[in-house]
Amino acid sequence: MLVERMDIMQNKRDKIMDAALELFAERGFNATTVPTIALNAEVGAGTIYRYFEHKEALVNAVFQRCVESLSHHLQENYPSDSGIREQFRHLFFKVVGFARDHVYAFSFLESQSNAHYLDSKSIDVFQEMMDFFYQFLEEGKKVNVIRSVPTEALFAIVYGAYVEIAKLLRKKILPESDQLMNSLEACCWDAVRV
Amino acid sequence: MLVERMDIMQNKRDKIMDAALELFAERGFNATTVPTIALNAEVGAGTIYRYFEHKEALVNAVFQRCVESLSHHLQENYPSDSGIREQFRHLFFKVVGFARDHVYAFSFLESQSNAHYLDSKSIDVFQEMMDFFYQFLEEGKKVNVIRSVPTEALFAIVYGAYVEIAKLLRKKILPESDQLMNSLEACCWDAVRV
Amino acid sequence: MLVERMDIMQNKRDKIMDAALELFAERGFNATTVPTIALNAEVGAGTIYRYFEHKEALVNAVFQRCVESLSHHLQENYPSDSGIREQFRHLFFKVVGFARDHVYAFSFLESQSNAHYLDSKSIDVFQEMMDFFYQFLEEGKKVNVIRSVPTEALFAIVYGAYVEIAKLLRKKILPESDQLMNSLEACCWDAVRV
Amino acid sequence: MLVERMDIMQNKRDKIMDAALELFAERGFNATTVPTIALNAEVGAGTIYRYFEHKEALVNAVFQRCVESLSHHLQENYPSDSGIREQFRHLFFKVVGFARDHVYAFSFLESQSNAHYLDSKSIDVFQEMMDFFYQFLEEGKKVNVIRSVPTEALFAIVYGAYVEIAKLLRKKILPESDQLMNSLEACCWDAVRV
DNA sequence: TATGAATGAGTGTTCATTCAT
DNA sequence: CATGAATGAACACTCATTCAT
Repeated sequence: MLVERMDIMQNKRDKIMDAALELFAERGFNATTVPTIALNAEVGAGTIYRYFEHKEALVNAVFQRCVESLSHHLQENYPSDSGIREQFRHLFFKVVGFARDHVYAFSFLESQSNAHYLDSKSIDVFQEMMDFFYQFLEEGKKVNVIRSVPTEALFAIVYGAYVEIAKLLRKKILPESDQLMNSLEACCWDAVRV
Repeated sequence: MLVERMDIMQNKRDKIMDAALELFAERGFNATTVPTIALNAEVGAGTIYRYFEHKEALVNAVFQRCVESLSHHLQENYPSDSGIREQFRHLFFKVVGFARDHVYAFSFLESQSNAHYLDSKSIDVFQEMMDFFYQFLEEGKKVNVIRSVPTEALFAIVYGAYVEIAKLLRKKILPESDQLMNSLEACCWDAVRV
Repeated sequence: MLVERMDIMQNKRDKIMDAALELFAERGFNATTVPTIALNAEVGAGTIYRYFEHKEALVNAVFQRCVESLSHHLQENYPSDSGIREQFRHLFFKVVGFARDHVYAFSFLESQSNAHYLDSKSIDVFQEMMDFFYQFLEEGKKVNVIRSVPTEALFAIVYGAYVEIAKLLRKKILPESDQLMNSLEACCWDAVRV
Repeated sequence: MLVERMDIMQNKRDKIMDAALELFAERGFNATTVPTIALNAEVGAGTIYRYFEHKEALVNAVFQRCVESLSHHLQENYPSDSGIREQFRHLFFKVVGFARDHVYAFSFLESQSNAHYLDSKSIDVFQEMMDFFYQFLEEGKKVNVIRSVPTEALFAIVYGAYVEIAKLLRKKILPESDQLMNSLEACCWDAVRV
């Protein structure tokens, strides 16, 4: 009974976060009104405030959920024992796959990750995810497989490329064919390999 | 006299757009109020509405001016007679130089180019700029110097990289040293060359 | 069993009224939320509505209980057989004692007795308490011990004085020493005696 | 022209404060909504925020204006050269006259002077007015005309009496006849004189 | 033409009240 | 009978836009 109640509440919390994510991704934080979120979540406006202290708390919760989701995705089946090349391929396809399967989440992440309303928790969580990439790139440099350029710059190049590729896939400007994806992965790899 | 009047008006229009650009770049469209723009432009709030139908018209005018400015910048001293490799280098350094010299303009472009309030004219103007890149990439593919991947994808990869690199330079996370810039340019080139 | 149930209910009703009184006295009617009352009364928010039709009904019930409590206090050990002077002294010390022993009740009474949300029952009950004073004052006038001034005016003077004195005692600006209390009682008496 | 504009603005500011005073006096701070004030002031809701930072700033401005008005009233034609008895009479009639002529102001003062939203300026201004009374009472004690009781207590007694008398006059329960006023003044005086 | 005071629709948020459990 | 999650009307406050000067 208690468990049931908690399930229902978790459910409602999720519905609010899902509705908020979709709207934030499509229109941005400021252009999304709380009543609109409530409407999309099929919930009273006041209900949102039972689950989140304010709109900012909500956007941070949504952001953190997105980052953590992407983070777990990246680490799932991560080929720790393979070489750098194989790991790079893994990361590329995981990012692209995430962007395909979680359209709103990725689109939200890509547009909001510099927003001024992100709290320190959000920034930490995002940094943690980046650290995963950074470590990978540094490891690659150490074994002389990835070129000796500041890690931030290497990350910027591949992350920027990922983001723009994801946009094209989302807009169906590019088909998600295996062949094309392999080519794009090769492009990105060639940008950083020695 | 008429000419003088038009000069004064042009002047005021420019002051408004300059003030708006700075504020939009720093705080975003929604967080920038019209009275604040008026204050920074040293005009009355009502005056803005003599030059722009509404706030959206203003942001679109600002956006288009930024894109056109970047566009002209790219074409300035364009080495039409050199090879693809040299042209690529030119574009890279023009983008990076523009981002350095027009901090607000680039930062505004990079954050607003997906915004909901952009009208078709803005999207067209942006597309035109992209077309310049597209033509270049297609030319490169024709002469077998750039790899045979859909142009949109190639552009996405280098444009995404440029944007992220520019961010790092603006935030002074990376120094703008010749050596580093050359390395980064090489990275981008390696991503697209055959 | 029925009796037990009624006891439990009376208990809950009292707990709600006690919690409400404390909060109303400290923060006022409008600044006190029903959920807060529920929390302090250790009942569910909905439970309050089983005992009181709405918040206004609750505040009126609390008000009436306070007035009745003060009323009974005044009449307790009332020296019916003594003279006017002695009776006046009794009333003064009863009011001051009540203010000391029932801080919340008095403080609530003193701040809410003009409030808009008091219903006719509350006003009647308050009037009844005043009538007790009025009768006393009229008796005093009849025997030529209290000066011949409209009763309402005499009551206004001493009641106003009581209220302000009680405030000072509550705020510990004045000590509740016997000597001082006797002086103050004398002041009040001198205001109305012939 | 500029002067005219300032007059108009002062006018509007006054209209807002007048409307607010009336509503605050009748229903209290919390029960008075900003839209209602705007309606009564015949002004748009947003206009209020051109003149006052928030509702609290407005209530403080209103409070301070009331206190200063009463303060000036008390000191007007103050018989500095007469004796304590005459000065007491002056103060009594000034307070009663003020309460008659500025019904809302006095009624607002009497109900709000302990409110938690008063800022330090308001409290200072109120204290200053009280100091005027305090000095008078202390002077009276020094010359052995007013009884030797803590000044706060003496003030409490006469102030409480004034407040309640003013209420009765406002509600027309008492007529404001010269004879009655003289009697009431005598009551108050008898409460504090030696 | 230029202004900025005025506006009121719209925002985020609160809370008295209801009702399914 | 008791609950507290859910609600939505109402609040304080903001700001794009208008219009008298």
